[in-house]
Amino acid sequence: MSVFEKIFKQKGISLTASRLAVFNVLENASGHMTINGIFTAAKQLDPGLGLSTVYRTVNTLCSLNLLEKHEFPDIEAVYEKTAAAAKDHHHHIIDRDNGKIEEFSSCELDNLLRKIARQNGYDMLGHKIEIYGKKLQNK
Amino acid sequence: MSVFEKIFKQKGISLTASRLAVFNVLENASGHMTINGIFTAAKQLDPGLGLSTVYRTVNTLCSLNLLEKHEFPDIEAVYEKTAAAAKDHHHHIIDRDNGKIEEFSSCELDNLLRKIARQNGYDMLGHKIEIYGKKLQNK
DNA sequence: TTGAGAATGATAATCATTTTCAAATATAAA
DNA sequence: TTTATATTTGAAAATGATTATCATTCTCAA
Repeated sequence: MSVFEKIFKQKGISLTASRLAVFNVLENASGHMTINGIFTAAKQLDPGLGLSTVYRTVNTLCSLNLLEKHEFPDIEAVYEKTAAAAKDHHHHIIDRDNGKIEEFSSCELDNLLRKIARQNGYDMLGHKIEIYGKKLQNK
Repeated sequence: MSVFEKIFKQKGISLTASRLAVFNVLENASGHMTINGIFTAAKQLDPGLGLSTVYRTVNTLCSLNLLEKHEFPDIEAVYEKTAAAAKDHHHHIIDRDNGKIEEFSSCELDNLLRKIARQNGYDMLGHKIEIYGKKLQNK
C-alpha cells in the first residue's frame, strides 16, 4: 500500500476510486505535475473523474503535508511529494532563459537554514528555496 | 530624483502623475506592500488613479528588476524593492502560527547559494528563500 | 437492506490579474 | 502654436485558476 493510502486509511478518510486514481498518478510521477497534468493522467484511470475532485484531493494531500505546491512567477503551479512522502529532499533552480526547472539537494544548505532560523528565534518547520539562474556556457 | 524615476527616464518611459504616485508609495514604504495597499496609498496622491495602472506600473517595475513580487501560500502577494533599488538584501521567515513575516540577511547563505548554482552549471541571477517556522518559547 | 453521512461531477461563483477600448494626455513635427 | 501621432489612462469586460454550491451517487455500519 502506498504512503498516501496508508495515511488516508489511518486518518479514516475513505479510499475512493477517484482518490486512488489521483494517488496513482502522483505516486508514480517522476517529478513536478500541474493540476491539468494530474487531471488528464488520472482521467485515464478513472474516466468519470472531475476537475473539482482533483483539486479537492490535492488540497487534502497538501494539508496532510504529503504534497507540496510550488508557485513560480509566470509558470503554472506544480505539485510534488514532500519529504514526508518521498525519500529525497531537494530544491529548485529555475532557468531564466527557458523556464526549465532543475533540482538539487544540499545538506549544508538545510543545516545553514536551520541554524539561521534558530538564530532568529524560530524552530524551522520547512523551507522553500529557489535559485534563478542562467546556464553557464563553458562546460 | 529617485531610483525608479532615474531608470524610467533613462529608458525613455514617461514619468506621468500616476506613475510618480505609485513610485512615491513604493519608495517610501518601509516593508512589504500588497497591490491594494499600494493602490489605496497612491490614490491619496493621485485621486483619479485606477487599479489597472497600479498593476501596469508594478509589472513594469518588476520587469525592470526594480521590484519583486513575493507569493506565499495562503497569504496575499506582496511587493518590495529589489536589491537593485534598495540597499539591503534579505529573506523571509514566515511564522506558521500567525502568518507574520520576519526578515533576515545572511551573506553566508547568499554565498552558499551562489556556490551551489555554479556547481550545478548555473550563474545565479537571483534567488528566493523562505523559511517556515514556529517561534521558540525559551527566549 | 437501509439510512445517514461522505464524496462526486457539473456548474456557478469568486478572486486576482490582464485585456480591451474609447477618451485623455503627452510628444513630435511643421 | 497648431496639428498629427503615439502613449497612457480608467472603467469595464475578459480571463484563468481555484473554490463553493448542490443535487445526485456512493459508502459502510447497523
